[in-house]
Amino acid sequence: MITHAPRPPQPRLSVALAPAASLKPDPLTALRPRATIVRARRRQQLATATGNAEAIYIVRSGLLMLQTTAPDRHRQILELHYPGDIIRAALAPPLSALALSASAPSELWRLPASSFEMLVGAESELGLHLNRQLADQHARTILHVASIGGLSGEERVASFLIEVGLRLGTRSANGVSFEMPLSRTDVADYLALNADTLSRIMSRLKARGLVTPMGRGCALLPDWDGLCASSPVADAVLALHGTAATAALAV
Amino acid sequence: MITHAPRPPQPRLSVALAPAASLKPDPLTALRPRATIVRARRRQQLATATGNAEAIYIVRSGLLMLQTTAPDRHRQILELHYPGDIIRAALAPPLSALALSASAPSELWRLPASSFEMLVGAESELGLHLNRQLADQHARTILHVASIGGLSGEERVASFLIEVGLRLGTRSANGVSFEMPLSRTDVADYLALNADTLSRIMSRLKARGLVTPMGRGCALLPDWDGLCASSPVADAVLALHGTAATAALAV
DNA sequence: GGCTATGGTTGATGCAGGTCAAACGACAAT
DNA sequence: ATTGTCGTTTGACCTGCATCAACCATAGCC
Repeated sequence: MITHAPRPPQPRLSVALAPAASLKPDPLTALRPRATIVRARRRQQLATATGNAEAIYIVRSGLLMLQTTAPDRHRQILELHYPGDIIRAALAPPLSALALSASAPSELWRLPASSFEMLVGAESELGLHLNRQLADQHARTILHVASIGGLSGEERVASFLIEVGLRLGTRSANGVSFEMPLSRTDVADYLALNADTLSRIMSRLKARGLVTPMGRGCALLPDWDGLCASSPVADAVLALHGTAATAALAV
Repeated sequence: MITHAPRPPQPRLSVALAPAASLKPDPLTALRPRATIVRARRRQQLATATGNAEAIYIVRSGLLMLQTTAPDRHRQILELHYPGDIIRAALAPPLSALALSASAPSELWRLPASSFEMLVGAESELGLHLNRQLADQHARTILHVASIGGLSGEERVASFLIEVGLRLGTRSANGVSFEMPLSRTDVADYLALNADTLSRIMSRLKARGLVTPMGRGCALLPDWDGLCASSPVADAVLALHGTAATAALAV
């Protein structure tokens, strides 16, 4: 039986949203001098390798999607990358038609794998941080496996709303509100659902009072606890996308 | 568009099965003095944390499964761990009812996270190797997402058979034969299928001449190319579970 | 204003795969 | 041999989601 000793407990009721400022200095600043800043606009695609040299990206702001579109089947979004995440080709399977694209205006740091590995080797502090970061990303991906493989459509959507609420939401008087950077189609492709089905599920959630659309890509989650109750993996989402995760990026 | 420059090309036709011996010395031997050898028999469960100290396992032989069994839903196998793999709680989401268990007699090295991180920091060679290893494991997990989320049942099973053939198979005159360490139920839980459905799919594959049961947990894959043609992700499976992966563990 | 493109909603229908049940085979313990 | 348990197979049935289609809303553009 696996127990998770090191992870701090996450009380479900206190929604820990993205903190405005963090106490610790950002361990990633050591990478800054070697990195090129890359700005991506919505829908822009990025290359993770130019010629022979593998590039490594660090997400500073925005949201990125790793997606596949094999011929004759629908697009799939395999991973979402939030600020603090590390992106490199070696972390993805060698699928044809794999692409990295921005779903919101984003800023990234790009550096060649060689200098990345050099810096990581030199600064043990940085190395530790990156190991933790990668472990976190891996845990998120496994959680995604658990969701897609084991949850119903409605449960998947609920889990996703919790994730987005934690990552991008702001707490207000009547709930958690956020701006949705993904289109309905994107969300459907991420959750391995049909866009039509997603629309139906959203209507059902709306009817149950768990989401309230606030026009043009915005939404409100009026009943956080109800939402958590609708997702069997709410605790894990909370732990992986709550404060601990967002504090990883100390701007 | 992501391109995978560093990964060596994998010609589909030449089935690269687990090599008997490897040329390079095993970079993991540096961990050996600090590690406790753990032997697990079939179905035995392992703990990844004892008290407060997180434990790290390195698989030396056998096969391990990371699984969840939430109440009132079926068990799910989230990851399979082959020799060379690194297992630690931080790499898994904090789901309740997460468990690590052996599906075949296995040998592992266990060491506390602290000494692991110390050794990794000290030996840059080892650090590089472990980064590559973790990247590989992450890529495999993403491939699993792509399979479960995007493939039909039959395609998933075909992909799995390719994976197992590469990992555990031996080439013989009439195909690739292997001993299956997972029960039908395990395979079903790994592929997010029902055991009943899996049985039907296997019958279909049998009828198509892609698998031949050889009694009691053994099987033969008489038509490797046909199998690869039945899986849209065959190339990626080949790249991630072919020689490159198995050579990671140089015994 | 009308025209078109894009994205979201809704309804009708079909199918892959889940569920339930029964039967069977392999093995272990008695 | 006998009983029990567990895993697998097979059949009949059910359902959640995909599919196809039509329709609607918004945005941009001339």
